[in-house]
Amino acid sequence: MEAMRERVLVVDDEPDVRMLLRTNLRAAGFDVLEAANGAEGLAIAKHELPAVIILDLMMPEMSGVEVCRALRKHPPTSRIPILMLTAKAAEEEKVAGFEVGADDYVTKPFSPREVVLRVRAVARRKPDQGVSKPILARAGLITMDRAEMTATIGGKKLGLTSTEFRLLELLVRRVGSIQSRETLLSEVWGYQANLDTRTVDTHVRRLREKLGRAGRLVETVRGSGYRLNTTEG
Amino acid sequence: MEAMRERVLVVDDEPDVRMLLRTNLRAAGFDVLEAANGAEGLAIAKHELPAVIILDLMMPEMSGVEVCRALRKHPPTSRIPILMLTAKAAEEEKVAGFEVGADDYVTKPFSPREVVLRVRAVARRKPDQGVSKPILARAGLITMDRAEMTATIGGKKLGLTSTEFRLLELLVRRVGSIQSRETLLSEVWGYQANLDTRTVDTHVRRLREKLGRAGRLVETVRGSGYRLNTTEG
DNA sequence: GAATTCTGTCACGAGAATGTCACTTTAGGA
DNA sequence: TCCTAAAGTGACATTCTCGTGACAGAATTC
Repeated sequence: MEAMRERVLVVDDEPDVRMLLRTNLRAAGFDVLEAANGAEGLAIAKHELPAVIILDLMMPEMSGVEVCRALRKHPPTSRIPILMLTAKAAEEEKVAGFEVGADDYVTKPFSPREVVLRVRAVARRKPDQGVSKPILARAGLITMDRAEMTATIGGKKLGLTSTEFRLLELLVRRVGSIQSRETLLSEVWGYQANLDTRTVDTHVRRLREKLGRAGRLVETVRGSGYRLNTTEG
Repeated sequence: MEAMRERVLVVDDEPDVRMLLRTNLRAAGFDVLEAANGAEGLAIAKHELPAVIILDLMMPEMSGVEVCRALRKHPPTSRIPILMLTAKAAEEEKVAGFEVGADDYVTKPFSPREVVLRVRAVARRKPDQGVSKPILARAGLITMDRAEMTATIGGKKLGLTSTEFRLLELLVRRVGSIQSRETLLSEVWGYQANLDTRTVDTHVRRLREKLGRAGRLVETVRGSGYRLNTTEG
């Protein structure tokens, strides 16, 4: 029968832009949701959990950056890929957008074909960090489930706090490679968290405690950072 | 197996519009009920519990928004999918409609084919939130019956208010996964309900009270939201 | 209309999560 | 072996978060 179509949410205050995107995205096989302002977009995003969100940076009242930040803040919407539309290719805007977590950029005026291509590219990335379907990542005996925010080891639930969960999640997702304290700070705590790097140490310690014997899997790489190993020793 | 024809209620004060929809919906295999004004529509809806309601936004005396609000308010009719007909594509109207819980929109003048497609789409969504056939969902010992708006635990009826029922219903339907306060607000209270997120806490508290010992099943996930567990502890 | 129930908000307090610091221990080069 | 910088550890202050009871307005019921 019919393949399930991926849903794309377009948030832009200009009807013309919405129409242009709507027709092109539909032609490309997407289901299109629309919102005319930031607040509405946010509400629909939370409610519908689209596969991709196209977000205009410049909107009255609630800017794209604000919407983006709000989306990134909480779980169900925090991993939805976001494509930003910017009026001008101002480098500042780009930076501002990336800082709050946009995944890609298109500057107005854009060619519809280009947008469709980028949406596809960004949507394809999804399997890595799926939203609707809970993702199970594994590192040795550790399993993570973002939807439930539970981590298990050997089938046993760990009572992690949200920070600990995000920390372990990042380490799991990048098993085997060293993560510097700076990287961990910016990825786990957020872009503008101005924290002491030693804070990471404390959380690693608490995490190790809760991991019990498996705490040894979190290896300290002197002078560089931390790394999660699959095998002990 | 003979498929039962689904009934669609058309509420519109213009006879022409009713006729147009009637013929097209019948041709598409639906049984059509009709009402010429809001009050009559409301009465028929309650009595007949159609699968879908098509509602004209602009009607003398009782507007579509009022009818919608009234329908949404109480159980047997509260989950019937509603398709709104709007005279103009005014953004304000759209928002007003979504706020009271319409499921989809068609702007006049419309193509009958489009309306039929949307009715099908909206009706198809039903299994998720069945109306005519009572759905029994279970989480541990809890059973929910939407048609009667009763929840039982261990065979014992709970005297839940409608808000409490919808809250529990959502948690039951998504057992095990965390629901943020924002999600709960938008799904239980409706689209743009502009409420304090702490309101959720209060209702969770009241729900837990009525659940008695099973109240423990409603777990608080600090910093994230609430989650219904199947097993205690 | 009066009484009752339902709802949303608030303020308070307990407890949890978090970030920082001072102190101790360890790794690894000289 | 010794020395120093880096990392581990425990304690603490602060900030958040959530549970709770009270209350006022709205909606329902009688």
